[in-house]
Amino acid sequence: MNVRLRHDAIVRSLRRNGTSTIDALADEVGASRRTVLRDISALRDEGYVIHADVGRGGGLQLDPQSVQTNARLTVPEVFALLISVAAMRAAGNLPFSELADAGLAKIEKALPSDKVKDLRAFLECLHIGQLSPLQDLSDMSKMDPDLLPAFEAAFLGRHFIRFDYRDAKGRKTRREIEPQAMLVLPPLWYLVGWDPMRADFRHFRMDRISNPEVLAGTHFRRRHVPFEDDVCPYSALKAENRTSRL
Amino acid sequence: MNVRLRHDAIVRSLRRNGTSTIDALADEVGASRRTVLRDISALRDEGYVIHADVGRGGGLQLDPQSVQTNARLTVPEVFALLISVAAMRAAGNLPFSELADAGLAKIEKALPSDKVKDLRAFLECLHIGQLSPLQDLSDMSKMDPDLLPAFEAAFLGRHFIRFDYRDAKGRKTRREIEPQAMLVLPPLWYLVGWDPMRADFRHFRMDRISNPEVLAGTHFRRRHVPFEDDVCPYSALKAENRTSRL
DNA sequence: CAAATGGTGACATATTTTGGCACCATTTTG
DNA sequence: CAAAATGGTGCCAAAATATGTCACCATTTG
Repeated sequence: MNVRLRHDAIVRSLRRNGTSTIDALADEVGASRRTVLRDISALRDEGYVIHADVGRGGGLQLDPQSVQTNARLTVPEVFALLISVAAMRAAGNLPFSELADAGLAKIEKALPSDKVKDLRAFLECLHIGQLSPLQDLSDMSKMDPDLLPAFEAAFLGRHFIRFDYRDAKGRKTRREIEPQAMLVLPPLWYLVGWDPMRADFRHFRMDRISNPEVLAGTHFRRRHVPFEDDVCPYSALKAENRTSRL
Repeated sequence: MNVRLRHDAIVRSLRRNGTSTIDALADEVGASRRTVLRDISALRDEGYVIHADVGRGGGLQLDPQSVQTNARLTVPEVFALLISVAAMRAAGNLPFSELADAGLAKIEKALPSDKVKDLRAFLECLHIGQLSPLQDLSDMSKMDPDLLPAFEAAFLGRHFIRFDYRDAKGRKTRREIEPQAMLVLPPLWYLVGWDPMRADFRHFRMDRISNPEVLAGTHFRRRHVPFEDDVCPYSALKAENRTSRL
């Protein structure tokens, strides 16, 4: 592994894990203890503030405020990102592809045009996928941008989440639920949660939610596999269903 | 002189003088002609557009617009990119994963630390995996790679989709359903569909589906808003639900 | 004290970078 | 046209740098 890559890997690992030991890092980046120590030294020279506690329970800790750089991506890195997304899209259309597309569009815009052309040719050659904007599968445009992170944070921390909800008739209510799942009914996204007030499950269209707020002081128990095969929680939909076969 | 410093010096020189020859640059940075040529090549790989005119009065010229790859991404966009790359890396180590990693490292480095925390939570919640040594992908890895594209195609074309399904008891059945939704209950993904044979909604764990097949000759009517606010299709879950408030 | 941890120095070995050289292709100038 | 100026490539040995191993030190925790 490259020196540069290893440095990045170490910084990321420290950012991610909060604290780590030299031996753990050495193992993680596939280098020797000595090399990691040299890397740490180099990073410190570059301005990273890395605290070190010695002894049992000790370890290295990166001062999060110490470095503020702008992400200046090189063209090959951008290509790699693009290819990644294209590959993912080819492998299966995860609901994030549209967002990723938006990000990629920005990157593409910033690239010199001849490079973009190269990239397209390259992708076509690899049969990984087209760059053209994906057919609209999920309407996230009207969604509160804070909602997904809030939902994920709430889900992970098992905290309640509170938000304003505007229902189909325009009535506004303030809800407080346990986030349980995310339902994608293209093009709509739903947040599914248990409402302790109503002692019932509720679902909410994500584009009708506003001002999400994670209630950090609260806590609920997560169910790991909420339901099993052939349970059918969708009976409410039966009445509406109409099928036709050609 | 360091490689990086030399690269910087070359770029600065080209910026300052507008145009320069290889020999002049070699003299300026104190390296050989060959080394400067290699540096130029490296800079081009990084995205610098350096025009070269040959012959008398020729020389190197830096395209001033080529350097700014200032793609300013929103945090959700960055998230989407990261997820894409994580998914790709999990799907199989394409040769680009290392480069993509480097790009991600920069993005991660540039994010405020609290956002990085959000990101980690987000990824963990989606169970796509960790950013660095990617861990298990649980159900995604066992998912038939053809499934999601098939689902999307079937959904968009309103075609029926047929597949083999292995239920919790290991029984195998061939199903034929209208694809209706995708349910994400971390870490499991479900495909939700109307089963006309059973005249009921069914959901299927995506990792238990195999040999998906879109029935192009068939057609069903799509419901645009399959269910509305305050309908609760999750009654089956009620019995299992336990909440506690701290 | 023993174990866990960060840290340093020395030295042999890998790996990468560099310089030098021979050539090639293109363009301008005389 | 011929010569000169310029960018560009391949090859190889030498130089520079990075890495691993090992021995050892200092501190902290239990």
